Amino acid sequence: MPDVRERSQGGGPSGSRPTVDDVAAAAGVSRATAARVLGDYGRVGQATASRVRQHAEALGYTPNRLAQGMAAGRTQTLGFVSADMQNPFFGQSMRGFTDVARGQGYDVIIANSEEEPQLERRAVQTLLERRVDGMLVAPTELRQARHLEDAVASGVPIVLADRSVRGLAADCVLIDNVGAARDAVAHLIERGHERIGVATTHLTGLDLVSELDEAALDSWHAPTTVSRAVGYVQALRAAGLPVVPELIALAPYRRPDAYAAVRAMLALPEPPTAVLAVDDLLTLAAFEAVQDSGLRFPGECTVLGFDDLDWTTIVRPRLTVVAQPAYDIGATAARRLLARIDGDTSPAQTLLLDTKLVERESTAARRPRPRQARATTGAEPA
Amino acid sequence: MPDVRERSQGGGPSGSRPTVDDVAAAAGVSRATAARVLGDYGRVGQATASRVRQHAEALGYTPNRLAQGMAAGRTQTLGFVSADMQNPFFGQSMRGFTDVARGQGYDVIIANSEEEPQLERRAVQTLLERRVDGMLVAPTELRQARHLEDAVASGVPIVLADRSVRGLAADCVLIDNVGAARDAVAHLIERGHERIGVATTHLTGLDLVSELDEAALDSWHAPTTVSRAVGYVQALRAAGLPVVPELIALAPYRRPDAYAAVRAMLALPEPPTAVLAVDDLLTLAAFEAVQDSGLRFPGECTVLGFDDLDWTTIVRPRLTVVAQPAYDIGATAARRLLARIDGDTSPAQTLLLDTKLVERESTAARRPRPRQARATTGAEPA
DNA sequence: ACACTGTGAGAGACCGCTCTCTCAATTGCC
DNA sequence: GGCAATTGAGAGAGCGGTCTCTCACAGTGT
Repeated sequence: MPDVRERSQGGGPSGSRPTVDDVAAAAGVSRATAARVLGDYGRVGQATASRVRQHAEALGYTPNRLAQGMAAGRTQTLGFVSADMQNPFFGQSMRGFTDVARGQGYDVIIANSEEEPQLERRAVQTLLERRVDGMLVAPTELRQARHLEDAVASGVPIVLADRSVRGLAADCVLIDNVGAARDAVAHLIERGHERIGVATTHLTGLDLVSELDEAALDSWHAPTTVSRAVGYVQALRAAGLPVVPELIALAPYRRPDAYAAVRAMLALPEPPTAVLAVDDLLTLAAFEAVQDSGLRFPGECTVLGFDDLDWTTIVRPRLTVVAQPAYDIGATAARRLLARIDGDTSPAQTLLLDTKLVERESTAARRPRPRQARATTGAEPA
Repeated sequence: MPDVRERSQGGGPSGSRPTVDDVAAAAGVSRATAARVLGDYGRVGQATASRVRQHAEALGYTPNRLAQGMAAGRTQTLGFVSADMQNPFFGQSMRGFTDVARGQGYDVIIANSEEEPQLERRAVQTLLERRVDGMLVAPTELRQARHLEDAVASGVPIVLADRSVRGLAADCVLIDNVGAARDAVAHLIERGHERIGVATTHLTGLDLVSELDEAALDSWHAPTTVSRAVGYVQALRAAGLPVVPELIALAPYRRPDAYAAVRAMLALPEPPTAVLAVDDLLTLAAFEAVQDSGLRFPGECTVLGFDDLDWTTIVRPRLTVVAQPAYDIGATAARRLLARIDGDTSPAQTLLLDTKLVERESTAARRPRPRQARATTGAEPA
């Protein structure tokens, strides 16, 4: 029977934690045997095993994951690189990811890139140095990513989330951004809206409406806000409505800028009767802009947002939003990663998750006829 | 001159990354020398150093942090255990923490406890196994925490954040919750409010107002919502105002419950003219409740919240809130930790950071006299 | 009685680094 | 010019595990 407080006795200085050797010595077995018991591998007799365990307990043995990782060649650790952990979307994805990972005995190291390619590269590099068994990346650069290609080439499983990188042979989990925005706009059109604005972000080199078509060709590898703007255009076209450049509020991705852009749009002689905001920050800005514009909300102008955040239900009218399965994106990505780690060598696959249009008061009422008569805007196509 | 694409040549299978030995062999030096260059320690000649670096580059050498950690005895890693990474407060703290850590060459492993003692213990254990050089913990159990005591005893620097554990010899960084709430209520009283409600959470075993006094004695080791409730009581007493049990909305920590509790309070024959909500979730609930109550907002009843979140400025009137220096809490905690790691052995210290009352429209106007006459409630003390 | 199999446990080779020791070579100084 | 001091580089011992090999020892079948 081992002493209950063996730890205060022999061994090393109080600073150094007991090792397998210490436990082995205390239990009177070889290091190999103690390691087998503690590491839960190999064959060990019942009696010996429980004796080792008792002594380990008494000594306060804590396995050293570094050593385990070194020796075993795997670390039971996954990496998670996202743009911004403060963003609720990533917060939820992270949650889904860690839940699944932890369920399989994996820990997660989190790093964020702040949407900076530089930081993303450092984060990925660091995770590689830590020898994670796989990692999720919400990539910042979508057209090329040498660091990710190198990582994939080196054999570390990688799964992309939320965004996809062109030509990268890695699994990818995201939503159909184009489709989600298209459906949202279709919903507005159904409600009688014909003059619909959109709040999106500046697209580098793609600022003009005409170029959205080009973006459409490659919309999976475009920032989510751009893909969604593409969906907006497609929905209008499908309904035979004109795409009006003034109704596209383009601004740098900051709340004041987005606010100003929407305010400007609402000050047009003929303002939109609804605004689609393509992500949470833009929804915040658009909501505030409409509220401050003097237009009756939702009577004269309403908002349809992205991301189902807390505050969208405390405002009146409650906001209709496109809800993303953030948690599921993380969870699915984790499952994909674990499958790869387990040896799945099938070709890289892209998983599209469904969004949900959460209908609330802001779009509940059918729109009245436009307040002012307008020249016919092109004959509707058959 | 080393070949630019040395990596495709000899060495190991493509899966195994090159090691110092590989680099050393390529550069024609001993392992020790290559390690010195790559690990940036010891003395090495200029020429040799750059030759090694060239070959390392060409081979695509990636240091193995596990091995480094093993050999060096420190991992250049800090741990961060918080209740809920989705909460903006922790998100910001985390940001402050990682910014400071990264600045000193440390990476951060994040774990969250979901406010579950069980999970917290696991998280701490895991970080210990990973041999972090120090960790921040936002503790869940405030009265006792064996696992933290053990960790402290084993010599790993620990810093508590946001909450303090009674009797634990560890540095602690938090705000003066009692004072912050007291000041907030004082601000309301200054504005002419005399009937002030508070939305807080169920206190296990401390549900009665009279017992808040007891909590006050130990308020640093109480949940933040409780400490703030104590501050509320103190402010009322200091102003000679009665503490009315019906004006203390106590509910489980969930939005619907908090909402219901505040609604009930507002339905009293004589409802409060202002409600202090002691954290972000409660602020959300209180705001919604007041808005739905039928009382004019802020004319008849207003809200003063905690935590300066995005949405508090999009609602009208904009909300006056107590802003916490969340980022600074994380940053300060990280600095404290790094100091300890550097050998600071001074006694454990508790750092109190300042909160800021952000005055906005919701409390801008001076209150009109109460709508209905009321019996004098006790003579004011001199 | 003898080789045959299965099982428990020890030996020892790594894993990829850091760091101390040691030693040869270069430099400085009187 | 001889000797100590400085500098560059190699050897080798860990760090704390995993895992393969090997071997002693029972329990079988013939």
